[in-house]
Amino acid sequence: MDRRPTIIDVARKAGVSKSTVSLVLQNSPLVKDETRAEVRKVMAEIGYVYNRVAANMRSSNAGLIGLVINDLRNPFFTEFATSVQMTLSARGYATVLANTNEDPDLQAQVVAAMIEHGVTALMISPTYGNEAATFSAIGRAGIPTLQVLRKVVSDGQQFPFAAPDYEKGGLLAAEHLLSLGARQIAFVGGFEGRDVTQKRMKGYLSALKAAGVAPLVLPGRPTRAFGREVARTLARDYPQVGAVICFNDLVALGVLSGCAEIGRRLGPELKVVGFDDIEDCAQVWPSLTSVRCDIAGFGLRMADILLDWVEAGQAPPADTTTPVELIIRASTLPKATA
Amino acid sequence: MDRRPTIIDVARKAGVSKSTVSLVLQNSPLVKDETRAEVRKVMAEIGYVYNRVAANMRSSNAGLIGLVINDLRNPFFTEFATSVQMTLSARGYATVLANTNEDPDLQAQVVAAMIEHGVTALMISPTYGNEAATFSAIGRAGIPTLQVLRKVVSDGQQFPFAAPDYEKGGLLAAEHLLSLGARQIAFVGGFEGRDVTQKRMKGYLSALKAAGVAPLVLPGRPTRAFGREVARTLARDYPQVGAVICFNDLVALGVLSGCAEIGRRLGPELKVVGFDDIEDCAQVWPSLTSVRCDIAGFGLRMADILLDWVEAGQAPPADTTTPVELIIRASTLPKATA
DNA sequence: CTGAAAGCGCTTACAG
DNA sequence: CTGAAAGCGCTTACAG
Repeated sequence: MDRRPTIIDVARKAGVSKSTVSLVLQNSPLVKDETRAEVRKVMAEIGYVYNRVAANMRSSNAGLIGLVINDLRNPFFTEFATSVQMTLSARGYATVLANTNEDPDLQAQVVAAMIEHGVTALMISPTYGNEAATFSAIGRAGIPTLQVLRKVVSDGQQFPFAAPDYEKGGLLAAEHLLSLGARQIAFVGGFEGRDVTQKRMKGYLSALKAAGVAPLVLPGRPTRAFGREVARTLARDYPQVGAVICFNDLVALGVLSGCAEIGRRLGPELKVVGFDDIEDCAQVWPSLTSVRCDIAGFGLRMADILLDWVEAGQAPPADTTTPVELIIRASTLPKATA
Repeated sequence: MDRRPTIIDVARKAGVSKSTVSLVLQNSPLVKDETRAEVRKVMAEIGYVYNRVAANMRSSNAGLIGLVINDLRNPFFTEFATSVQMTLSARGYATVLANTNEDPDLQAQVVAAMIEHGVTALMISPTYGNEAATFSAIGRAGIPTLQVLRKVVSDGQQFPFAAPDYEKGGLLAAEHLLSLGARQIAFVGGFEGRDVTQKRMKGYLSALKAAGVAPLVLPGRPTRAFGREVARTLARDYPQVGAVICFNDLVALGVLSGCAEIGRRLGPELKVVGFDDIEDCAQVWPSLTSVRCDIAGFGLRMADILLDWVEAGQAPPADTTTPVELIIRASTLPKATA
């Protein structure tokens, strides 16, 4: 395979100047239709492929968006990232993706690499810790950047933020359980002090306060494994607790497994609510009540917001909150089973 | 924010020529240490960031790898893609990722976009159907491309292929069930006629043949939903079937849910084996016996193979098969529960 | 409607 | 060890 043909090869073969070829490439109305047709024909013949990189050197807007995700293996983030990528693709942009695995150093490194690669804009679901390393580099490069899902930098002017309404979700979940007559309701999972945990817990706490019942918080990793552990802990140390709101669906799915393991019946003995409503919630048995964040719709919307920013130069608001709703399934039905 | 500084700005400020700055950037030993130090200092001062895109125009090897995945939301592929991306990143390459959602047209489109973006190489877990549209474009562009997980183009010279040893996995699963005394063993899920299904089923069929027992194949979607359905079908229409090998873990997890739903006990009544060994297998209860493909290790290895190809110009063998092993858990233990 | 020239930010021989 | 010049494949004014 020899070198790829360039517009000069096309121009020579078509008997026009390379400027004309370039105009054809850009679908400029300046070019006569016959000329355009001839040029396109030659391109097809010699197998010309557009070199977008060279084009962007002159004009900027590389058509490349950087997407940085703190934990891509978590199905919640997978769903989000996939939705963003596919929306960007549909609008003609390619996505450079990196998983940071909750490692601030790795995050700073991949962001620097993306900047070197000339990404037009960045969307980042950041990790906690050493925010400066990542965000000051972005600031210096002056690249439009949207924080999503977790707010780690408070300057919403420079780094607009968007997330589902976590607090409302916590509230809906707690009110649902209260309406079922539960009085001892625990909040389990999530690391204390972190943005997402605080918001989700805040809704829970305010609902309990309004109902005049005492909260019980058992923080922990946002994983299935922690959910399993906490199912045992609840049965052993807090048998009076009749309902739990989980930090996310993974914890909730772990609680379901744990209850199955120790033979505790879901519904009558323990009502469980998850958070995020990932696909598994509807598929497990008993199915899991969860706070739907419509993460696919959220991803789509974020991609649109970012591209509108890039294309129209209009920065989004400093804070965007998208609606959530409670999806009620078997895990909180009075007569569910296990 | 004004335009980003270039090597010319650095050169001017440091009082050297831009060639010297370029050599510093490349860590060339030609540059005197003092000069190098001075240049680096200036870079830091004025916030210079390397423009890799411009550099690559002259030299090629953009440091960008295209990764194309047929179904990124499936945790098996998520794990794979994440492992590949992180390995590439550790070796200094950025990853352009696209999900094709099993759509051949979309696949052809995203591959064309990646080629325009000047990717150095491609790794593709392809979708079935209209292979020509995708692979002839890659062929014309002359980009090193590795087919992984599914073989859809037979020319292993041009498009080397690699996957775990699916056939061996099917064999191990069937032999395990036979050794437990099962005689009626079904293979459920997976679309007939497709590469992966055929290989997994082949191992199953040969083990059954050797044992002199008749096979039963119930093809279907590779999803949890299908697994749930088939659990009902088995209980209703094939009560004598005491064991199933599932096309993948999603189907198997669906079977577990379905059995829980209809109160069928895992182990004594029905033994279940999954395939791939995704993370969930160890977390569900009862835990799921599965054929471990070590997909994270596989992804790491594929990234290395691809980069060795790119960097050393040494194409990998036409066919690479990586080892699998059976991980035995509760779902096939005689005294498991449900 | 089309052509000639300059330039995007680098790297690469080639001199010195 | 360092500088001046050409070139990577395009786009963009500017003429004509």
